[in-house]
Amino acid sequence: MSERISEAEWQVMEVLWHTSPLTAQDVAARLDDSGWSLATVKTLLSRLAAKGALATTEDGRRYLYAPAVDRAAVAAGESRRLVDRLFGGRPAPLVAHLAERGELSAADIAELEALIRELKP
Amino acid sequence: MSERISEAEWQVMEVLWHTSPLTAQDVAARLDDSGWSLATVKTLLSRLAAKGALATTEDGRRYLYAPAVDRAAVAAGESRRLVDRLFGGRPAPLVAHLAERGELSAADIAELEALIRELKP
DNA sequence: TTCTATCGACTACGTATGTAATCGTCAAGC
DNA sequence: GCTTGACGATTACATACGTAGTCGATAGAA
Repeated sequence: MSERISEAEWQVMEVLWHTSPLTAQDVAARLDDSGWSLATVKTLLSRLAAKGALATTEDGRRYLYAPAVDRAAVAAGESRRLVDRLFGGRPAPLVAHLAERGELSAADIAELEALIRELKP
Repeated sequence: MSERISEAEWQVMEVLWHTSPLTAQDVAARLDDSGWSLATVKTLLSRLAAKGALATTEDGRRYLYAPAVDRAAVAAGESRRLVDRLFGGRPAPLVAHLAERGELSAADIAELEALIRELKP
């Protein structure tokens, strides 16, 4: 476990976190807009399986792929890494940065506010 | 511009964002705990200069290195990428993840709260 | 003036990543 | 039965990254 998932691989994982299990064909079909060839998608699936991020079950002559890692856990780990690296572990500066660049919608702010209210007591 | 800065390179940039300009020796000295050889630090400095993240001025036979990119800008870009990739651009889930894993101190929460208060119209 | 320590430049090399082609095998259709 | 199309496995190859050694030039010490 705990192997990193690259950016291209992440897109493949997204498909399978959304719907699984799927065949390589199906995954590729759902990545239509990515511009990747089927071969590329297969390579990414293999690598993800090799690093334990995907589980495979045989279905006749092919595999069905399904996530073997929890999206939330991976996302949390990656978030943690970034916040540590960029902001010394403090998340507020990250939010401040996004805010400064007008990247936060009113809905985002409301969502954060609600979250903070929950966290406070 | 806009070349990515890798994780090892980031550590070098941190030194120079903190104090600059510095010679390669000085940078290496300040990265003492990294375990890198001087040669490694020099390689990282060269790569950073090549990708335009560092500016060099000649000082006799050696260079003085100084950041050529703004830390806040780079951090904002990286944050943006991560939040887009992991959370569809919404920062609240990121904060929620950190919170769930008990990664937020009371001070962090207070800081976020103050920030949100400011952001609200 | 000669030696030496140091500088940046160049080279090295293993692993990761993005992107894909090819190959051997087998199931299904004819 | 034979062919063909689809599988996963293997191989390919350029770029990036982490980590470092070597080399030619030169400034300074002796």
